[in-house]
Amino acid sequence: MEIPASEQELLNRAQDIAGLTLGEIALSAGIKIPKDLTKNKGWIGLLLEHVLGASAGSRPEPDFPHLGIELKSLPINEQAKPLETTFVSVAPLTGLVGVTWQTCYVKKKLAKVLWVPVITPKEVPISERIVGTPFLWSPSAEEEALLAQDWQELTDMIVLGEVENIHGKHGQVLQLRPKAANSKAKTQGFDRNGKPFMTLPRGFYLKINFTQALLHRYLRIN
DNA sequence: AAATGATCATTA
DNA sequence: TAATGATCATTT
Repeated sequence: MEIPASEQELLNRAQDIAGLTLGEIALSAGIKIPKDLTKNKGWIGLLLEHVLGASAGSRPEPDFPHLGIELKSLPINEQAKPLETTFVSVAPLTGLVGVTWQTCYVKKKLAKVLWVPVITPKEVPISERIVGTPFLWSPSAEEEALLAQDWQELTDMIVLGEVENIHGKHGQVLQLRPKAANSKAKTQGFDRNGKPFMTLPRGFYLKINFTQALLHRYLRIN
């Protein structure tokens, strides 16, 4: 699919696939549907990238760099409740001197997001799952304040060498959790004494209450 | 039932 | 190894 030339074109495309099943979308894209997502956890996200014309790849950029827009699929149930947290970015564990909320990756990533809800209950086969109404979001002042607060708390702990004491309960709307191939993966961090050590890579995730509030605000539901 | 920690595929 | 795309599956 061609890269969308404008924000409006991207939105139009996303609206065009709303209401379609993943089976219909995959068929017209010529993409094979996996039986389950166990070994294809990112499949829905990649399918949406493909049909919306995102530039594929693993570069640390928005999916639509020229538009400054990040694409996120959002698994929801029939009641429009998000079923999973939303990965935002890998958490840097080093090089944090001088980084502030204003300059951090999380803020950049979340500056403008095209959310595409997908109704994804476990009991419904992948091919029959339906794409919901997409919406383009930028954080409100309130949302940004919450994100900034959590980001600061988590980053402070990282800087103080407390990474390994951080768990999913920290943060009201943003959490820090493992983001790795497995529990043996390692990346460099700093301990309490400021000495380098190897630890599990982590990522920032949006908690379900936060994405649920976005759905409410934009789609006026529940 | 919800939430946390663990894990899977691919690319570079 | 680290970035992208996330969901799985065990624990609470």
